[in-house]
Amino acid sequence: MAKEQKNTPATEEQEQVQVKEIEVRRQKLDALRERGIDPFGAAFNASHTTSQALAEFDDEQPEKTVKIAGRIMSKRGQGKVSFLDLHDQSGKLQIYVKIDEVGEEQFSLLKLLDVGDIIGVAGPVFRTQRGEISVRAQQLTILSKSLHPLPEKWHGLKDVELRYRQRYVDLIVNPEVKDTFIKRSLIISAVRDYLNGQGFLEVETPTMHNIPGGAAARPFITHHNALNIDLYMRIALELYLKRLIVGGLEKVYEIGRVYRNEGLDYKHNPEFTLLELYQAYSDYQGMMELTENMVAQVAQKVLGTMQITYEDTQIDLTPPWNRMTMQEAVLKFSGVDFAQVPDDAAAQALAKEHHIVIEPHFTKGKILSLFFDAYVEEHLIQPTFITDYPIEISPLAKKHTDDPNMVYRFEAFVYGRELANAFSELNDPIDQRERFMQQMLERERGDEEANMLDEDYVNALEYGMPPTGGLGIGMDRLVMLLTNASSIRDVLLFPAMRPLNSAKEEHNVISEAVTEAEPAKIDFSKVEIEPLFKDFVDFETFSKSDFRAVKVLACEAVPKSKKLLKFTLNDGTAENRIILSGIHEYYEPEELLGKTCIAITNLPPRKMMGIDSCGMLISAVHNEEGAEKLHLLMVDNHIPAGAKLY
RNA sequence: GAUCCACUAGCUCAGUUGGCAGAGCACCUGACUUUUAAUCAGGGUGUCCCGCGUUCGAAUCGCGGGUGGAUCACCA
Repeated sequence: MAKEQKNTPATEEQEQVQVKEIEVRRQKLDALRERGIDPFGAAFNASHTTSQALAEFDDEQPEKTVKIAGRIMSKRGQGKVSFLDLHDQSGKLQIYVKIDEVGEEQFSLLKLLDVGDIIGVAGPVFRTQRGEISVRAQQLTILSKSLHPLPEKWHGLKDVELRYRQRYVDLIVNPEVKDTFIKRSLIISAVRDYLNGQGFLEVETPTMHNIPGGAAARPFITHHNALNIDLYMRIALELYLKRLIVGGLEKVYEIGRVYRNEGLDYKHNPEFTLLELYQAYSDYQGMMELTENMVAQVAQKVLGTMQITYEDTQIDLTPPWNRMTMQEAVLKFSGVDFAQVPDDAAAQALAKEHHIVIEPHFTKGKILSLFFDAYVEEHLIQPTFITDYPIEISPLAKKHTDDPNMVYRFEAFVYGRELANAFSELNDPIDQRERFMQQMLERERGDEEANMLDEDYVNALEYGMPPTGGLGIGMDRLVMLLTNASSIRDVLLFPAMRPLNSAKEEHNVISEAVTEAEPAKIDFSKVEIEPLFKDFVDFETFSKSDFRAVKVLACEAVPKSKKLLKFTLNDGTAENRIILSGIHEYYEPEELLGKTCIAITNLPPRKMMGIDSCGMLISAVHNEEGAEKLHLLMVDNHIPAGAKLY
């Protein structure tokens, strides 16, 4: 206030109100409307793109009339003449507006135009005195008024957060961003072309899975209302694509989005684009050849060379790429020879010696992979295949015939980062089931990323899957490499961002709303319960019943029975427990998969439909308007299998 | 999760030892009939990320918080 008063003598004209730029633009918008011009005009039939108009220009035969449309990116007024730079997707073209040519009425429109506005221009193409090919405007059409000022023309938009949050602005003002995304599109097309040329069939498989499988990652969970079941957003494409191999589609691929509930950093986004392909009768060797050939050819096609520069480092993608086993690589870069390590204990001792953090149950193979991460990965700058992975970290890969602790798998590394992952697919259903069971144990041990048992997938394998090579490539990583992008966010048009405006508050509002709404939906007014028992049971008798938390590993309807469900349960012991329960009229088997329930485990086996049922699952029963209602007791998933109830 | 850094005009950024909030571009007023980051004359448009504190006085110092970035850890 004081400041304004001080300045009063300087600002003599009281009417000259200082307004923000956005208000100025709104005023111009109103001014256009007052003239009867729609500031957000209709379709405009351009005859040329800017680059076409430039390409067709001929100094021998100038003055060919064109109609072009685009965004004004620069405006240079010079009295009764004005120059505009008009940008469209193909490039830019200068517009020359002269009062004699367009008339006073049109020329005065220029005052209402700003950098950022979208216009159409009609007029002949010519060359200015300074030699620039331009359109001499005869007609200006306002197609859309821009209400926001654009970032500064010389420095552009630097604020990375704004660039990602408002990619549209980034694309308008930073031309190299557009180039990157055009290149991304070309790369993905080139991959498709290559694979189609090799006889692969592109397919689409579900993105919402009942059981998320094919990778070690935490999934996102969503919900289907009509079925009243939770579904998982897929973390990989693998298991569905291999079902297709079983079905006889011998070369398939999918380029699709997968979702992993993990942190965000320069190489991770919660959703990303994954290429997976499977080729029957091939193996990981075949996949290696395919990988190096495909990547090299894509680079050649999109960049015109196999010699690329990433972060100032020259990388040669020309096949064949280096090949090393994981053991050889660890020996080379750390000096530790795992061929000489006899057992898990020796490996653990080595890990401690080299300050590698491990847990007591870590095996030799797992520790080898930790050595690899610690000593080798960063050195693999030029394209390198690392082969022969430990079985512990590869539950879907085929075992080495001469070393049951190894699998036929490789990962390709470029610039110290994983680019591709492939293996000879495990097609032995018995082995696969055992591996899933091992993964289930890991899950129970708290590894939320371990695979879940996919019964139908094993069932598919039981029909017979040919020996198969499978390959996965993170397309975002590939695009990063080929566009020299240092962050995955630079190759994703709209990378995941935390919402603005205090996420916490919104979260609170939602959770309050939920807690308020939920109880209101449940109506207990019609509930009738069984009278409480009068007879006492002594504590000794009670404590003889062994109540345990159990996890539903598998659940299926018993054939020929309307009521019975057969549960395969993890009760914390190594052996699975089978319990049959007559609750099919209340639950479909798939809704119970993975749930944690309560069972009595020390009842004598009882035959039902010829199957031994070992114990009872506990349900809560009541009556409502004469009908019996039942709820299977389901408890918090944090409760481990086998936990005893007291 | 830990550490470090950043946050000032629409954009890019200065801001000294705690002492009236600054520049360039953009924008506004005016001049200019072939400009090229047009030029010339004039105009500063602000929640200095937010809150609390110290102080006569805070963009600046302290504490707490937010957002982003980097590094590390976790995860694979």
